[in-house]
Amino acid sequence: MKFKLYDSVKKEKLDFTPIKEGEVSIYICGPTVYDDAHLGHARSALSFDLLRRTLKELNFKVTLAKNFTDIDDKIINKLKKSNQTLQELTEYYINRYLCDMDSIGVQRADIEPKATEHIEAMESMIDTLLKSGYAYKLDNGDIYFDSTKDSKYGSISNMVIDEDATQSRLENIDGKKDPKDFALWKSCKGDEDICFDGLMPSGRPGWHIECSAMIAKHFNGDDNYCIDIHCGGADLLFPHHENEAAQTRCSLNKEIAKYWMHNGFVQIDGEKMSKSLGNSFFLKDALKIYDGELLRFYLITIHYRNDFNFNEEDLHASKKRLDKLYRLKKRLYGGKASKPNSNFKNELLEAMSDDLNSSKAFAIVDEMISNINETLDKEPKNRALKQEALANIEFIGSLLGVGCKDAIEWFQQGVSKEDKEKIETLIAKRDSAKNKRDFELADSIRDELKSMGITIMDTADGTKWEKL
RNA sequence: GGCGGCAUAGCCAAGUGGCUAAGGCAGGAGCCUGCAAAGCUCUGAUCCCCGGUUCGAAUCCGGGUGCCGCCUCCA
Repeated sequence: MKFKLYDSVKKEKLDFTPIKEGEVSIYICGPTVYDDAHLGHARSALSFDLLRRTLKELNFKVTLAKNFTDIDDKIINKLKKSNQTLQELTEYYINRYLCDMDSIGVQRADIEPKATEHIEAMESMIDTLLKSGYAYKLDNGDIYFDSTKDSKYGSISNMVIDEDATQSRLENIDGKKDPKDFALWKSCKGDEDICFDGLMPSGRPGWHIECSAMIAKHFNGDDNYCIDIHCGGADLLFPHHENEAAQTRCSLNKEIAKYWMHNGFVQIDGEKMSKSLGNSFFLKDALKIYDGELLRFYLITIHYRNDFNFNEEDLHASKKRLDKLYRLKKRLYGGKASKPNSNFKNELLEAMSDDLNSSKAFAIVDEMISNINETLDKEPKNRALKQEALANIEFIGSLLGVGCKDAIEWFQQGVSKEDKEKIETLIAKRDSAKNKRDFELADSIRDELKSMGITIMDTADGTKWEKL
């Protein structure tokens, strides 16, 4: 099966051909760790988690790196307001990030490089650029990349910047030769700055150079490319990825990545997520209210390239949709999985192999659920089908990362042990009333349960309950 | 000012030239049930507007309108 992806630089869907047969190298631009992860981080992580899972299912040997930017202006600003060291602060947020991503089923990266651990690699890259004339030093010691020396500058974002640039908001610092030029190295600006001493004058790296240097250090690629796929949020295309590509091209004489993938943005109730608007939604806050797997499901039911409008109403619709998968799983409770239906498996994998068409994949899942339920209504004892259905659900779990939890517990989340006992007692009471055909009492007990947020269902295996 | 994206039923959302325009939520009808719930069945749109290309377009091209993003740190 061919994997197809939409290359956001070439702007077309392409057949994926890896640099090395059967292997894939992926680099994702990870977070700057100065605060907790928000829903946008979640969406980006989930998009490329699906990429990784799909490629693995297609039998590629996947090596995935996701960096942490642990030195930057925002971190330094935050540090000034706290009494933590740089390492304490960034390690705290790195752990928070990893925990939050664990909660939504994002598999850990194979390599998690930190900027501060790659200062030498960055310095050596900058040194190469300086020596070959692609970079220059300002009077204050800052080192800038000379974008005019790179004839391919602009080829990634297709961004042509007017020489006049009257409307451009590119920062124009005295001494910069061209508005497009960007900082490779920032010289030490005083006691409150965080500085590194090495090959370069005391100072710290610019943002863009870290990705180029970390990719160069961890991946070999071939003569033309460093890695197969470079991923990140849509906002990174320019200037971040343009600049990364330029640095790599000019220092290593090859392109940084063969393919580029960018995920769409998350909005909340139709508005851009931002702290100034007061609607910034941290993943940790969402996790206090909603189950992590539900958030995952909700965030991946829409194609990764589209913008995503996060809102409670759609989230509840998603909950009901995911419930259907768990109801089937509950119906199959206690059975053993055999092998997934090969048609189902192929269709699902094919959908995901088509530029991660998760919307289509879930439509296939829904149809599978309906089909199994329909057959099971007619043939409740079809054991082979039940075992196959369980295997289907396991496959969904490994490819899409949902439906992995215990089906009984799924519907009883947030119910305390005492309440569970109380519910069981009430159900027993109702059963005996029902047996005596005292439906008035039975119904009043059902109402009582409903007021506790519990719904019940009479089945062939007795009365079952769920939290509403 | 420059670059780019999007517009499909009440809502969410696939579809990128051709069988009856996927799927979900909500709604309606039915089967099942003591009644419910769950499950199942049936039920809805000609695809923002105008023009063009084509035997044939939601899908391609041109022109509108509207929304959004990037060009400053940003997933």
